[in-house]
Amino acid sequence: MRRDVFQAIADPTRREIIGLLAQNPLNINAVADCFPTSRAAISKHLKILTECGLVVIEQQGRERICEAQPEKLREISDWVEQYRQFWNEKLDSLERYLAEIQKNKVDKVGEVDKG
Amino acid sequence: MRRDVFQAIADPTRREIIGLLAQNPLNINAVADCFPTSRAAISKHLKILTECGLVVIEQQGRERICEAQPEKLREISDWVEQYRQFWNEKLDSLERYLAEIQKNKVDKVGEVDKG
DNA sequence: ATAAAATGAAACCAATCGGTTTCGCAAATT
DNA sequence: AATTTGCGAAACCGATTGGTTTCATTTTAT
Repeated sequence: MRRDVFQAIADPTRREIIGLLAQNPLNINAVADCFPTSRAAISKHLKILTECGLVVIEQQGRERICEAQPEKLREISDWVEQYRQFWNEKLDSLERYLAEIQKNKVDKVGEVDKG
Repeated sequence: MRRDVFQAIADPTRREIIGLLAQNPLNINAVADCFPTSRAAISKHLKILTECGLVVIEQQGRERICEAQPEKLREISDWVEQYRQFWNEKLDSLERYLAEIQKNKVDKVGEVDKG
C-alpha cells in the first residue's frame, strides 16, 4: 500500500520508534520491548513505517532487523521549510513592532522628565 | 481540546489550507470555495488547525477571518531537523561507496587494457 | 526430534476521522 | 421588515485507526 510520510509521523509511538531506530537497528521484539503495547501493535506501526520508506526491514534467519531511513523525512522538511521565510518575516515584523512601542515608551518617559 | 501539530498536518486538505492561508487571510466560505468538499467539512478542518495554533480566527461582524500561523510549524521543523545530521551522514557514506565502486570499475578497465 | 523463539496473519473491538445533511441564529443587505 | 449571507452545532454515516487476542509458521536451540 502506498503510504504518506505525513500520516506516518502523525502517531507519537511511530515517532518514538523512528527515534529509537535512528540510534541503532533492532529486531521487532526488541522494538516492542521498548513500549507498553503488544508486539502485534508495534508490528503494525513498523509496517506503516516501512510502507512509506521511513524504515527498512531486513530478514536475518527468523529475525527481522529494522533500520531507520531518516532521509525520507526530507519530504517533511521540504514542506515545512517553504514556510520558514514566511514565519521569519512575521517574527521580524513583531520585533519591529516591539522595538517601536519600546521606543515610544522611552519617548514618553523623556516627556515626563521634561514636564 | 489540545491538539497535536503532527496530527494536524497529516491530512492533505489541511496542508492545502495552510498553503492557502499563508498567502492571504480568508474567511471560512472563501476557504471552502477552494475545495470540492462542503463548507462544514472545511470548517472542521479549520477547527483542528486553530486548536493546535496553526491558524488563528478573528471575528469581523458575521465573518470569521482565518490567518495562518506558520511559526507553529517550527515544532515539526525541530523534530525533523534532529535527524538531518543523521541522514546527511548516511548519504555521505553512500557517496563514498559509489565513488569506491566507480574507482574499482576504472581499475578493472585498466586491467583489461593491460591483459 | 522436540521445544522455544520470532514473527505474520486474522478476527475482532471501540474510538476517531472525514465527510454529509439539516437546522438555527446573528449580522448585513435590500 | 424581510431576505440573504456567514457560520456553528448536531446528528448521522462508513472507513480507518490503534489496539487486542489467538493461531500458524518458520527458524534456531536443546
